[in-house]
Formats: sequence, structure tokens, C-alpha cells
Amino acid sequence: MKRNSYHHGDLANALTGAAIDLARRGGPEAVVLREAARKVGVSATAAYRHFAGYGDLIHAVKEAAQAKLADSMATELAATDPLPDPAADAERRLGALGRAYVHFALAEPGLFRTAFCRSDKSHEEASAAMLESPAFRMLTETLDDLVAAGRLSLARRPFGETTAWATMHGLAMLLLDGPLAAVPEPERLGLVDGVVDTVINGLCGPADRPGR
Amino acid sequence: MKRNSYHHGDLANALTGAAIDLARRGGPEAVVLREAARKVGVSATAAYRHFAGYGDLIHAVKEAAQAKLADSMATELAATDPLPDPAADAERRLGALGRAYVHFALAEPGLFRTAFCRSDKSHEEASAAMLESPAFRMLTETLDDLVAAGRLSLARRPFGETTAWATMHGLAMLLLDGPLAAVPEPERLGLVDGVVDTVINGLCGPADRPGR
DNA sequence: TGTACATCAGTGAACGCGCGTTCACTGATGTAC
DNA sequence: TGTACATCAGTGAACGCGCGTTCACTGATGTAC
Repeated sequence: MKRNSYHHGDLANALTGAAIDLARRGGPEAVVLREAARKVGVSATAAYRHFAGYGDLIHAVKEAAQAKLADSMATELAATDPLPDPAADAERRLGALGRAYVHFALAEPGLFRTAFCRSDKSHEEASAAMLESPAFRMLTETLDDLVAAGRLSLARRPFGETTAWATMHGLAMLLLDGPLAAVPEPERLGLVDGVVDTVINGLCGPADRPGR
Repeated sequence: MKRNSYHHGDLANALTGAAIDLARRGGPEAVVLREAARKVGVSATAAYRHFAGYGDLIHAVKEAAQAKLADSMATELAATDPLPDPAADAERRLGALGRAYVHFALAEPGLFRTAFCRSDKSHEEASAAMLESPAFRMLTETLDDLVAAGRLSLARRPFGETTAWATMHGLAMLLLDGPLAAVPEPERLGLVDGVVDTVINGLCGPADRPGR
């Protein structure tokens, strides 16, 4: 990667882009300031004109990865057709969001890991950022719609986001790095569908099951 | 830490123990061969008499962490009283296992992270080891009992382990490193209970919900 | 019961690695007059 | 329009760090005769 003028002109973005590419290929551990500079064709020192240091760079990459996850979910959600019945449609959206979450993790494992990597930023900031993301808002709206449609009981509503998110997040992790990594490709999607079905059933099923 | 004879006598175990302690305190990244040797009071080189190298050591620590998780789950499960009704008791055990999983993650975050850290071992080996663990067997048996008691439909049975595990795993991860890290202590346990309830409802609820 | 000797379990110095970061610098840009 | 000069965005060498690992070694142990 070369440049023709002494000044780069857009080095901050170029470095972030290179770092995102490193994350895509190798996850957060692969994000190396010197390597990003090398890819852009610039000395490592130059990065310090645009970032306070390594922590600043990885944070930018992490945010970008989170944004890509959210975009991917929005796209996949928009690719499915709405259903006429509002309740059924809310369920459909919930399922689509969950599937999209895991699909992104499988398609972009490096970015997915980076989006959730530990970082020095305070937990408060990190969680605030995440809970304000478009992806989380889509989930919240869908759950609200389920309540409005009478599918999700108020008793269970408060745990809706957490349960849905945790389930798909855990599934993604187990498939990527954990004991489910050995599950062969064709089975994986069926597994995702089965898990999504069970989650929806858990949220939308009756509040009081017989014999309880 | 000192020793009086030139030969240690049980260096392999001592090193593993020191390494486990490092993992407990700082997660997998804190497992450093040289540091473990230092804690035992031995030269770093000595480790190579008992381990092929770093990969061997971290693998031993990872297995120990998994075993501790399984032990902790078994203990917490045994601490709750059985119910007379077999179906209700199976549900109770499922909930207890799920809660215990997250409780361990919160009580021993370093070990929990180490139990699921990425390692060089092939995925096949890692998953095989995990799927044969006592913890997994407890889960499988409980789900089988739910089927026997008529609570879990055969259609959903194949996804039982994955759904239950993924949900609690995801919840643990989100609470430890993720966006739920900011949830204050008192709320956390309520959140865990709510998620557990939803999972059980998802598995044990009716196969066909009204209006579907 | 001693003694030679192989074997085993430790030592300590050193290597190479790649990282993030600092330093004093230089080339390019743009602004004041 | 030209020129001095401040400012900005790069450079390249160097530092310190701690790691895993290798090497040639030495002290302790146990076994054969």
C-alpha cells in the first residue's frame, strides 16, 4: 500500500480500516498498531498523530465491529417478508434477529469476537454504548410489539432482552470457540433454528404451564 | 514459596496448581509459564521436565477449570431438596444447573474464562472432552427425565442441551465481559432467575402455542 | 556394604521476538504581512 | 506576489518489556555388581 504525497490526507480512517481488517482476519488479538501502520504504508509513530495510543485504536475497531453486527442484523431482518398478523410478525422478527446474530458470528468470527472483546473502557461506557445500538433497539421494539399483541406476558417482559440476547450470544460463542465448534456446517443452521424456536416458545408461551 | 530438597518431588502438580491460581486471578491471559515457575520457586526451565511447553500447561489449566465448573454445579445441585413429583423435580434440577453455571462464572470469572478460552487443541478434542464431562451428563439426564415425565416434547428434545447451555453461557458472558457487566449485584440474581424461568418455559411449554 | 555410573530433575545465562511507546527530527502546508 | 514563520503530519532509530524457549551445565538419586 503506497501513497504519492508526503501527507496521507486520511490517515485516521485508513488506520482504522486496516485495523478492522486485522480484526476480521484474526480477532482482537490480531489488532496490532504496528501492523496496521505497515498495511497503510506509514511509520508506526504516525498513528500517534491520530490516536492517543493502542487503547484508542482497538476501541475504534470494537465500535466498528459492533456497528457491522447491527447493520448485518438490520439487513437480514429487512430481507424477510412481513406477516399480516402483528403478533405473528413480531415473532417472525424476533426469530430473524436471533438468527441474524448467529449468522454474523459465523460469517465474521473475527469481527464478532472483537465486538465483544474485553477492553479497558469502563464497563459502564461499554454497556451504555451497546444498549443504545440500533440492534438493541430493534430487539426492544420487537418485544414491546409482542407484549402489545398479547404474546409476551408482562411478568416475563423484563427478561426478554436478556434472555433472547444471552441465548443467541451463547450459541454463537459455543459454535465459534466452544464445544460446538465441531458441529459440521449443515447441522449448524438446524441447530440455530431449533434454539430460536425454543427461545420464542419460552418468551411467548403461557405464563402458567399445567402442573406447575 | 520454598523447598528444602533439591528435587521438588511433585513439580508437575505444583506448577499446575500455581498456573490455576494465576488463571483464577486473571483469566487465561494471566497464565504465564515463567510466573508459575516463579511462584513455585523453581527456574522456568524446570517446567520443561514436566510439560512439553506452554500449550501443554495451559491445556492442563483449562481442563482443571472445566472440572471445577462441573464440581461446582454438582455441589449446588445437590444442595437443593428434591421434589416428590418427578416432572417438577426434573424442572427443578434443570433450573439449579443453569443457575449454578452462572453462579460459578460470577464467583470465579478467571476460571470460567479459562475453561472456555481458545486453545490450540483441535476443536474435536475440546468438544469431545466437554461433552463427556459430568456437568454435561447431568444436563442430558435431566432433559431425558423431562421427556420421560412428559414435560419436554420429542420435537424439541434434540435442541435441549444446546438451548439450555447456550442461554446460561451467553448470560454469563454478557454479565462478565459484556454489556451486562454494569448490572449491579442485587439485580443480577433476579436476572438469572428470570432467564432460567424463560428457558424452562421454552423447553417445557406446549409444542403448539395458540394462534401459531 | 561400597562404589561406579547411568539417569533424572534441577540451574542460569542467553536468544530472539514483536510489541507499544518515546524522542529528536524533517518535510509539507498554510497563513500574516 | 513574495516571503517569513508557525504549525502540522510525517520519519527512523531506539528503548524497555516480558515472554517462551534453547543450551550446556550440575546436583541428586537409584541401581548393578
